[in-house]
Amino acid sequence: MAAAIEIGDTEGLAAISIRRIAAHLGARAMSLYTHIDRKEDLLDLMADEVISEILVADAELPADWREAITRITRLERQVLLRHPWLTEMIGFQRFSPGPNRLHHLEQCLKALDGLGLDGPSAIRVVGAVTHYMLGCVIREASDADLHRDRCGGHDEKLPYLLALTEGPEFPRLGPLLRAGSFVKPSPEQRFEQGLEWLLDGIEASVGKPGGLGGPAHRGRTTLDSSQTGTGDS
Amino acid sequence: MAAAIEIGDTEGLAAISIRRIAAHLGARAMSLYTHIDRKEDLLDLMADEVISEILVADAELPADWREAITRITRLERQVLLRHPWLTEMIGFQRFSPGPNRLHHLEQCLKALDGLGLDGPSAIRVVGAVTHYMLGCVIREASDADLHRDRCGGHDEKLPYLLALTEGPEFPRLGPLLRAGSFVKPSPEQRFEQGLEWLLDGIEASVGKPGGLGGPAHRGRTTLDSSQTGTGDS
DNA sequence: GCTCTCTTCCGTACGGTGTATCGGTATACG
DNA sequence: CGTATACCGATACACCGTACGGAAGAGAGC
Repeated sequence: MAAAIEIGDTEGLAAISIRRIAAHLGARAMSLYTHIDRKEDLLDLMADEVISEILVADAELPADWREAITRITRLERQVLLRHPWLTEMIGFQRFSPGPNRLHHLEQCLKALDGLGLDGPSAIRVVGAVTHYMLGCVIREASDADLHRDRCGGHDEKLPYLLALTEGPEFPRLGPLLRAGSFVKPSPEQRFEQGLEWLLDGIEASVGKPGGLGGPAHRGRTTLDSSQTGTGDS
Repeated sequence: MAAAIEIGDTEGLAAISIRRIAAHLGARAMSLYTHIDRKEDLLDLMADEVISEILVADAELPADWREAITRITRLERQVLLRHPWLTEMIGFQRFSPGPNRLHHLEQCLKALDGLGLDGPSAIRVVGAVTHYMLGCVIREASDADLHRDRCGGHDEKLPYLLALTEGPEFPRLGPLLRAGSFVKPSPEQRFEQGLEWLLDGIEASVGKPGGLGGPAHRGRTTLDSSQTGTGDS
């Protein structure tokens, strides 16, 4: 597992192959199959192992819910950035919840204790924050790749984009790209600001009549799902 | 491209292979390489083709910024749910911005015209909303897989989770899981509610002193990146 | 010591992948 | 007519996950 995590950290998810791990261990490929059934199991174990890095010592968890959830989410982001293969795994294939992931979820709920929400509402809050964080990290990883492509060797992408957005069809995007301030805000800034927006909205919703609050929350909280058309499978 | 998109829609990203596409077309594998250089190029073309489905007719774009961005984001989510392989692609590998993706971005900026933001601020708003949507869709796809695993054939996951969360270490998560209300809220509800929170936060930030507003925005908008520790690579 | 069983290791092989190379054919043009 | 160009296709290579079956060693019972 350690060998596989090391390979993943340095060379990406695609480089994690049975033969590669075995070589790293001085063994042959098939030897690994005496310890695991399928490669998928190994990936699940790796994921849960790394997720343990997200766990905050309970003593260090701030009492204020906003600080607490911010700290956890920041840590989550950093761990995913440190192990990009985990990010790829989450988007690429389902990953089963292991013990550490459950502990992490429990800790998120604990962080929200101060809000006084009922269980399902707290789950929704955690979900929204996690979804935002996940999207951020995925985009950051993509941008890092794109940036690396541009800096290392051929920087064909930027002129291509500039040429594409030259016409009058891009009255907003074109000047922005040309001003060079497009990718300027650091990923941290974007992440932190969006997180603040989201938490602002959540905070405003708590205690608001018709918003999130006690065990009985209705009104805006319960949406008519017929709005969106597609039922979930 | 149409053949590849069809295969991806019905059998997932992993099933999109050169030989598979060629068979679908009644040709041999290597024949495809007279039209494309690498498989990656084909995937990029497929992605941009599908992204065109996200574009809203300009006449139908609501004047109110909130309605407009909500409509676009909802459509984005539905398209990603309709073509799960695109979601996988975004998380799994970088995908280069094609013309349609640029048009989409331009349209997002247009939707925010009513807010009166300067360019970089608008980009940040679009980014935050997109990140949230992306995280939602990815989690939805994972959950759909997990759900399908449980409903079709062996439902081993749920008892496993219940057993794991039985101890006193899970005072919040355990009862929630046992109450059966864990996955109850529909994906639409979760998506819509989180989006409202985020837009609430953004709306509150606009015009607030020190928040988002005119061309000159400072204060909370510009965060000290030293808070987060890790520099971006 | 001998045998029996069990765990671990590993060589081989199968069917899959992307694609480099090269040879063949059909069409268009001077 | 010759030739250039575009397309098709067969083969081959290196890689992947893994099914199968055999070899080597450890421990137990006699």
